[in-house]
Amino acid sequence: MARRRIHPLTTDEDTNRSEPLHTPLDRARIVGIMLELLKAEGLDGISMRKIADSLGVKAASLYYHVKDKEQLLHLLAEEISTKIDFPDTALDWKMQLRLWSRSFRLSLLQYPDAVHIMNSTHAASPNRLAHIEFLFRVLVEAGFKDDQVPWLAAMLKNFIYGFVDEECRLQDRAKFSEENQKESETRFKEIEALPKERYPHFIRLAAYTTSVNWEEEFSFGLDVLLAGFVDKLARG
Amino acid sequence: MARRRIHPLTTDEDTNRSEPLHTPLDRARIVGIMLELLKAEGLDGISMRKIADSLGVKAASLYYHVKDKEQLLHLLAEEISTKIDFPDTALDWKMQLRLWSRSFRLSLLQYPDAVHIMNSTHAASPNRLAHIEFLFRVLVEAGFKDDQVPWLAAMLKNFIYGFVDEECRLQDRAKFSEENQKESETRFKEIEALPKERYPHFIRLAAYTTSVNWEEEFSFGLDVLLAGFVDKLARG
DNA sequence: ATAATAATATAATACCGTTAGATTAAACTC
DNA sequence: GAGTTTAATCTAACGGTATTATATTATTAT
Repeated sequence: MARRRIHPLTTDEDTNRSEPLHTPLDRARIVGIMLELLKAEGLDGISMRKIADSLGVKAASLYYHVKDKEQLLHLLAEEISTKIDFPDTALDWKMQLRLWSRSFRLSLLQYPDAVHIMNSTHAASPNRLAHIEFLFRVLVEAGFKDDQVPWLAAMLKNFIYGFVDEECRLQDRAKFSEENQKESETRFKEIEALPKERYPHFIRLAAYTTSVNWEEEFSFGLDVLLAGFVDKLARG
Repeated sequence: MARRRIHPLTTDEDTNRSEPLHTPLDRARIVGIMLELLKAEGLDGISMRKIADSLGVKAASLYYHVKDKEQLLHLLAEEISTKIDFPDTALDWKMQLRLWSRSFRLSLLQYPDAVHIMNSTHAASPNRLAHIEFLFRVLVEAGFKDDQVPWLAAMLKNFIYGFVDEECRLQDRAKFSEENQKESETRFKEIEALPKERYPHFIRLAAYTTSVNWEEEFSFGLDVLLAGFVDKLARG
């Protein structure tokens, strides 16, 4: 035991002072690293071991600060949700929903697999609740009935999740195809090889899902959904 | 080596005949067991080891019949999709979409985590393509433009996935609350403990998400979405 | 200096998907 | 029928996952 063990976070300069020899971990630092790992490697990059490694620490140490990985993902989802902007409350309800949806989508696009993280965690944290509260308030003030509001809000949320999920998937595929041209050709031939008499519409329309203006399509989908909302508002 | 090794699927009665001593595995049998495991234990019940165990076989043997787990999930998703009914083509396009959506939802509800399995696998298999083809055809014949059809179909699919996902989650929670009353009370107190001045609408409307008529809400959501479709059809 | 507490490390458990290589069962050939 | 070939499964291992109990170190308080 002659060798003096230096704490991973202890720098040599600190060693002889009365200040703390290291800054202990806390949830904020852990979540910060998770966010970096998520951006760099996606959901697979977030394992307890990899998080700990990036913090210069062993995996088990994380359990001193947090109950389990689920709680960590919960905190991560809350952190991601802080990137979403609240629109100006003076605007028309449709405009507020449009701007909110746009900001939501852009936030989700910042981090790979953010959709899955949000969708697989319970939204019971301050900022996420604030966004639900925002949605509910806007819909109530727009004139929807109380028993309709939660379901309309869920529909909007699900539209965004579904859209961004598809957007990420197709963009990933596109990136992969650039690097690996074999894949691209294979996929093309696969569609070519489909029996034309069996899937005529699919083959004809497959082209529209290859090169996409995502902003435009998002706006289109939002229009459709909001038109449905307006119809419900009018017809009760 | 004196001990005669009996093949796992060999029954003693078969031993002295010229027929095959066992029926080898095939993909259909594997997928069949996966479906049973899925129903009984959900997605966590489907591991290569558990599948193999249920077949009286070791995990590595599965790789003789299939490339990897992803392919197995692909086959499982295709199998689940065969439970979805195609509506009568003579019906009104809205009615066809309604009936298809209803059958889709009911099929997904048959198996825990079916939504995740369908949503995480590529729909490039015969029956799943047939359902996409159905959607595209109905929408084209309803009068939508070619470049709109794939996105409208995606919206409908995403609505169903989102709805059923939420339905399963809340039903699981309800089941769990029945068994374990502590949880139920805890959750109630959590909502009670929220600052009323911060989330007034959420607290007031939370009641509408506790006891739900799911059929009714599904129908409501579908109405909203189809109203949006109709609006797009009219306005271009 | 000593005792108490906070924070991290070690080591192990019980899983997971996957692979290489050995082994057995079934079919085929002479 | 004996020998060979092919089909199907097994054994054993690798490297990965989350998590826990326990030991150890580091810091603070007395």
